[in-house]
Amino acid sequence: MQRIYDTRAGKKVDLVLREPGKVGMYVCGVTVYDLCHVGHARTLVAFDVIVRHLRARGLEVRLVRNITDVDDKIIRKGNAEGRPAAEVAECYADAMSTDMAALGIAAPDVEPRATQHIADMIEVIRRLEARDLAYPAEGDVYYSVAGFPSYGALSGQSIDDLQAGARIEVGEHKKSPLDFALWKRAKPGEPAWESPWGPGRPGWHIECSAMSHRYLGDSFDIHGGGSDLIFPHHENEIAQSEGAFGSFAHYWMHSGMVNFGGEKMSKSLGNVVTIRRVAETHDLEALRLLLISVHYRSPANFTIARDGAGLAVYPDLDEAEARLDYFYRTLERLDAFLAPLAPPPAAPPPSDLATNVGAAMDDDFNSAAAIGHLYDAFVLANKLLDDPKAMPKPERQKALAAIARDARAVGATLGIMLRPPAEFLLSRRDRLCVRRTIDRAVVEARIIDRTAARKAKEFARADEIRAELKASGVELMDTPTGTAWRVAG
RNA sequence: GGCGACGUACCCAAGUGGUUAAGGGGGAGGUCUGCAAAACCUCUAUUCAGCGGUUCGAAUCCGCUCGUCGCCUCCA
Repeated sequence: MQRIYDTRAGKKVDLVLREPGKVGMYVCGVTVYDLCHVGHARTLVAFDVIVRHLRARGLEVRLVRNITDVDDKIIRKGNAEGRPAAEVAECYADAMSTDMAALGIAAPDVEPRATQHIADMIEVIRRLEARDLAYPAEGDVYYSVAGFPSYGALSGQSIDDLQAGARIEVGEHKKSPLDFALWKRAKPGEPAWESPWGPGRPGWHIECSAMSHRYLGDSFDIHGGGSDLIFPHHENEIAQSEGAFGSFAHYWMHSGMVNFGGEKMSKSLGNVVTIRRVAETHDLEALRLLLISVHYRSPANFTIARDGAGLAVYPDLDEAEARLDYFYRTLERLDAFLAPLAPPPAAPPPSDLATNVGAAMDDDFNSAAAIGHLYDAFVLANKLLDDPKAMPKPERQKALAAIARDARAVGATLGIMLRPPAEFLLSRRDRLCVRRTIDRAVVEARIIDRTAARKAKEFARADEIRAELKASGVELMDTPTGTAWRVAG
């Protein structure tokens, strides 16, 4: 049984689907007014892993993830850059798709854009109006929170609590401070659409109610997003959707924020690291590993330090990449061992790895625990690989084959270890060479010199070369098949 | 001020009522090696912010104190 933490219930509950075997899921995507940062990556990776696990369990998941392509910040950016808001949105939507693909995030089944569903939003607002949950005011349309008594249930606040701190901004025409805009009247220089209330554009929250309804129906199983969306965004979605259609999401899942220097990483705080910035110096798979090494609901750290030259460096990412290196090296060893052997007559039974990771992921998608189990399996694999006499030959082969198979299955669920090991390993080495200004040809030449010295038993000279390369960051590994080298992580 | 989390070793981080408190990093020894690296082995929290309480039994439940963070305004 799959357990999931439901924000509204405030605890882990059994996932009971509306239709057995099928999951309808809506995840709030991004507002495309700038490049995506590590915080976006966190949320989207978290839900990617959740979807991957549900699918691995045989469930048919329909994932809808929206793109908000009309909003104040997009408009402001367009004005600042002297180009239409739609062009700004298009540009960053493309960038987002590229970055998500680079992070190995599976594309959603449906990726609706707000501006393509204006008619659906108008329809939802009309329904709300018909039920006295919406009222027009000077070309705007507001949601009347007073008509929705359970407002605040998701975030655990009462209408009274909320009322205390709420305010009406200048230029708004709300009847009550908690009311929020469903439709905003057109202002000069802003994109606008025709509506029964005159030209204007949608409020932020209405698009998710309209698009989730269009693609998932009156109700669906899971609604997800970053925890910063709980209030007011998701609270407002509930008010809109339940108000208009009577029902909505059955389970609410929220991923934790990424902290940097003890503060949330966000565009408004100006402390963002974009995904592209990370990709300049690291393998994005390392970012993925770093993000899933923490439970999805907990805050994740992303440490930024300065090197001697004052350039930003990311120690947590370095470590994650080194760990990924270990995973891939172990896989490479497993492959090398298993490749020449005839496959076992019968498929080996699931390893402890498969069992333990399955249990961890069934328990509210505990990817951090799953990674712990991955280490256990890889330590065992290396031990068996190192010691041919560890167990009888057929058993040893079976155990290693099971780990290799199950590790890749775990990788498929977590979205890591999906490449041929050599591809990762060599690309990482090349990247580290660039970072440390190491010339591969020089290294290769010195290795040839050293091999000659070793053949001649001139060990002092051989050690001199080893030390010289070591000083530049290159580590030599003498193996039965020759000398390999790596760059110290 | 309101609401909600969190505080586990030098660092990161699982565990949320019951065998020896996962795992990783770092550190200290060791096996292997001409020397190394890698890999592997051993050690590194009688204890889970503090203080009370419930219980046969708590890191896990309750209360208080201290500390940190998030939301309450755009936010993944």
